[in-house]
Formats: sequence, structure tokens, C-alpha cells
Amino acid sequence: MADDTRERLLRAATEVFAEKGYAAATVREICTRADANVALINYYFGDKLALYEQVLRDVVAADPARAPGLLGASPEEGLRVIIGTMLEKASEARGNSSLRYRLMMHEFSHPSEGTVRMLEITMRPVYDKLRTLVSAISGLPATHDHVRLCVHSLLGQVAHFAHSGPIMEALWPEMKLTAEQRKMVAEHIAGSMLVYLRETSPAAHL
Amino acid sequence: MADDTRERLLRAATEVFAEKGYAAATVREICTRADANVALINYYFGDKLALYEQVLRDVVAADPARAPGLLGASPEEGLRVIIGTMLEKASEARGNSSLRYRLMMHEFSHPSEGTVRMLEITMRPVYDKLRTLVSAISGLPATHDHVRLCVHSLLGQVAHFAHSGPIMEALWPEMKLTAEQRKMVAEHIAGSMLVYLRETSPAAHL
DNA sequence: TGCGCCATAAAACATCAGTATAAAACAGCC
DNA sequence: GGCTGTTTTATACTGATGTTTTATGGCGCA
Repeated sequence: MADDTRERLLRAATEVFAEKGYAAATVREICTRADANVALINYYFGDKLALYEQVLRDVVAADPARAPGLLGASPEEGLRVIIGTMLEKASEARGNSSLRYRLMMHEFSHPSEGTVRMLEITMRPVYDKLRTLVSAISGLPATHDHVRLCVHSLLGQVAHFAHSGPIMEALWPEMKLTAEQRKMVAEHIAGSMLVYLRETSPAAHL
Repeated sequence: MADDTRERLLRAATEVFAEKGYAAATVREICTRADANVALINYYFGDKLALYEQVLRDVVAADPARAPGLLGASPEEGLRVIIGTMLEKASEARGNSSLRYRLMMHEFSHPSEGTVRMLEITMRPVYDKLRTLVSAISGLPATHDHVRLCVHSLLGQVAHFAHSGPIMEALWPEMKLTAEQRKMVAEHIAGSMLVYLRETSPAAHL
């Protein structure tokens, strides 16, 4: 039952971290959900942070930034797909692949002790992928300030729509990120960026 | 010395809340900074939340959303000014007027127990002002989904650039929101939104 | 059977949070 | 000076957190 318990702990930890972020998650809740004793987290992983890193490592075993349907698509379509995927995965309930995005977006809007690890492990690939896409669309090098600004704008917007529950509730109660609304938001974010990139790309100034 | 101590507590609380947000701020740090005893917060204000609300009430006595130079300007200019002001104030060190924005943006990216009060008191005016501006530029009613989406995009981007320190540091170390960079970011956020609004406004489809 | 090891459990521990209390210090006024 | 109410202090309480310790149960194996 040893490995079994370890697995249960990992699974529970993944859920709780994805739901609440690193700081707000408590080892006691994780253990309760895993039907395990509080001491077992330290027994198996050392401490809370090490558990978190293990969760990240496990969950990242999945695709880094290769959303299905992204291969062969135009950069424009790629942008739409990746934004849509992030939003969708960030608001889905569970399912191993979506937890990855929930973790990512949670840490993104609630930076914490574990954030730096998380960033390097899970965010970097997405960030770089987005830069590649924006670079291809705009015709600018991926290191250009303009490209970086656009990518951060995208990430900032996604994080906001996906993870500022209380704010949304207060300012726009109808926005609950239903499947329909998610599509609308994704199209808004990707669409507005594409319009902007088209207008400001060097090609537009011929 | 009574009112004096109360004032010191309020000032210290404003600083600490602005720096760390409601949740991460501790009454002990506030009292230390104010050179006061831990018990005095409860003596003067009741509890931490009441202190926070008092800070909000005080700090909001300033302008709600009337940045200087906003009167009489075109909606487009208004948008640029308000975005620039938010970014600028959010990253300034202190000065009573800037604390307001730091509080706002902090709570915005780290929703907490005090968030709802905060939102209604300080965010709502900015939110409504932005909606008015976007509405005027786009020609759509301020309640339209398109307008709301745009405003949330703006707020999300500002919050991100102003308050996701660890993320920025990891992904874009050179971006430190210096005065120069702030101008660039503000122009990016406002400028891209204006391009988008121009392209999608009903007038563009004649 | 008894030894040893691994997994689990129960409980304790240390720390830090917000809060409460009771006594001390102080101020104003007769 | 001495009373009275207000302000301040030192300290303790309560609860939550991450962590550690100590004990217990099961199981293979000589």
C-alpha cells in the first residue's frame, strides 16, 4: 500500500494546489483528501515545497505547449488555439491535463514561494511558444520588446479572466466563464491581438 | 498623543496594505512601523478588517477617476491618460495619491477577504470610467459585452504589468517598470486597445 | 519465534497569525 | 495631591499552519 498512498497524496496535492495555489493549500487538507496521515507528506516528500515541485514535475510530463491541432496551423490559428486552450483548461474541473493549466494560471495570479520553480517548469514553454507565434505574425524577432509586450498582454488577460473570481463577481456578475463565455473571451483576446498585430506589422506599412 | 497614534497606525497600515495586500499584511508589522503596541489596532479600530476599511475610506477621499488632464480631452486621450496614470501610480513608492492605486491593483491581483469592499469603494469608479470611455470610442453602449471585455482586458493587463513581480523577473528580467518602460507599456496597452476599437467600431464597417 | 524494516498513526511541537485582558502610565481637573 | 477616564504596555489566549517525534502495526525472513 506504500506506493498507493504516495500516489493518492500526489493526486490530492495536485487537485488542491490547482484549486487554491501553493500558499493557500494546506498539507492537512491534502492529507485529508488522500485519506492519509499528516506526517506522510513529510515522510514521502520531505516538505510541502518538495511535494509541490514533484506535482509540477509529474504534471508537466504532458505536452508543454503543443495543444492538439496546433501543428501545421497558421500562426494566427495557433494563437487562437493556444489562448482558447489555456482558458478552457484553466476553468475545467479536473482531468490531468487541465490541472497543469490551473496550476500555471493560479501561480500566475498569486505569486508565491513556489512560483519561480513553477514558472521555469510550466510557464516557460508556453511563453516561448507564444513569442514564436507573435514573432511569426508580426514579422519581428522573438526578442523584440513589441513581441514581449504582446505576449505579456495575452498572459495577463488570460490570467485575469481565468483567475480573478471575486473581481469578476463584483464588477461583472454575469461573467461566469461558461463554455460559451469562454469562447467569447478567447476570441476577444486572440482576435484583438491579431487585429493589433496586423495593423502594426511592418508589412502593413508598405 | 491619542489622535497622533491613530494617525500613525493609519499611515503605516496604508503603506503595508499597499505593499502586501490585505492577506499578507500583518497587524504586527503595521504596529511596528507605527511604533505602537499590537493591541492598539483593536483598541482604535476593532479588528484588522475594520482598519482596512478605514484605510480605504481615507485613501478614497482623493479623486475617484478624475486624473488630471482628463477633463475636456477626447475619449482616446482619456484612455491613454488613465492607463498611464494607473501604471504610474501603481509603481510609485508612496505619496498618498499613489497608495490608492497600489491598493487597488494589489487587491486586483490578489483577491482576499477585503476585496469586495475594496472593489466597491475604489475600483468601481475606475471601472465605470473606463467603460464610459470605451463606450464613447466604440460607439457601443457601456453595458455591451464588447465594452466590458475590453475594459477587463485593460485592467487585467495593467494589473499584470504592475503586480506580477516574480513572473516578470523570471520571464523578462529587463522589464523593471522604470519610468521609461512604464511609458512604453502604457502606450502599448492603450495603443493596442485603440487600434482594436477603431477596427471593430461600427463606424469602421460603413 | 523473534528480529528488523517499512508504512502508518497519534500526538506533540514550534511558529505565527489575530485577538483579548489586565495592569501600568498618563492626562485633566477638583 | 488625588481622583477619573483615557491611552498604552506587557503578556497571554486561541487557532491554524508546517514539521517532528514517538509509538504501533504488519510482514518477510533467519
